[in-house]
Amino acid sequence: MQRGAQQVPPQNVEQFKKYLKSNKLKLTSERLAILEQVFAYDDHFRAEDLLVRMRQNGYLVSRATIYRTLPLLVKSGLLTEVIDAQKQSHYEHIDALQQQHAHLICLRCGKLIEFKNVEIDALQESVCKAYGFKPIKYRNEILGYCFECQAEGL
Amino acid sequence: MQRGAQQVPPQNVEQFKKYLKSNKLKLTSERLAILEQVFAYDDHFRAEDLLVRMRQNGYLVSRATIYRTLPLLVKSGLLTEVIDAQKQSHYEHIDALQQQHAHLICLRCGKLIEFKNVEIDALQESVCKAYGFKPIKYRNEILGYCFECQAEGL
DNA sequence: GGCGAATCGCGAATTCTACGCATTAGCTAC
DNA sequence: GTAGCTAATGCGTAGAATTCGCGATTCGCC
Repeated sequence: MQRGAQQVPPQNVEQFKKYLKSNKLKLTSERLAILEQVFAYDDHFRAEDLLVRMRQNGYLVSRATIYRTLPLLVKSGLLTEVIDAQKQSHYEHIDALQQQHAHLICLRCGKLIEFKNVEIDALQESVCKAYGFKPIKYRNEILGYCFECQAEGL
Repeated sequence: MQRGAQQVPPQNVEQFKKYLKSNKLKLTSERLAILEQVFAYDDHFRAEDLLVRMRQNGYLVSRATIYRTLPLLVKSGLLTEVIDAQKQSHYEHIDALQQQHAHLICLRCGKLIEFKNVEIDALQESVCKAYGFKPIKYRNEILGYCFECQAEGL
């Protein structure tokens, strides 16, 4: 939470370093700061949220750098991207929930309901295997109307 | 293809009319024209593609109207929206492929590979039921690297 | 046929994200 | 340790896709 507090599991830091090195990218203080703050979130956040939060916590990282770094974290496998009904990107770090999970997204109130179904995960993996496709990110979102919003009529 | 050629199955037109009526929306000539042209596509298209195509075919429908109408077609269940790696919306009408289907999207070359897996569909439906969630659109996209792009190294 | 609400078209506004460039900072090899 | 090459940063701007506001028009119910 506070600046300097170490929240990021060491193996995740290592994973990021490894990713950077294998892509000839540099490990900068900004990237480390972003990594740290990203792992301070327990749930979803947007790029803009992160910018505000970092500024509040005393980090001076530019918007451009945040937008440049988040995709790196996604590609390194530490962060996951969810796109909502308004097509906005939300992110969450991999330890926020064990692994892949999917979302029910209400088209009316915008609520995100998380769910996990190992059978679906397994089937998706087998599909990838069948096509020789190397999966990086599963985007499993079901758009519709949540129970409460159905009750209020569409 | 040509203006006036009837390509839209009658039941789909009915479904759209029904949707409009039940939402107190009006059936305008622009909406019908868009419906017709949407069903003239055999595969994916973007809003801008549709605009160009409609103008070429002699329809004068504004960009705003297209952007306002496509979501109606999605909500009425006639159109499906797929979001690609660049977060652009692609659409396809429901008869283009039997029903829901998912996509493998290559992060490198952008290729879309369609697949269908009835077991996944069934599991997703059961999840919705468990949450009392009324699904409108299943967004099942797996982002990663296709076989060819893996061969060329990331 | 008439009235009120919903739509249309236009162009401007928004919003999120990417870019260009000059400056600064990692990293590697000596 | 330090020189030097390369990549990254920050700032402001650019851009692309999509939405909005408003006056004029059309649809649909009575």
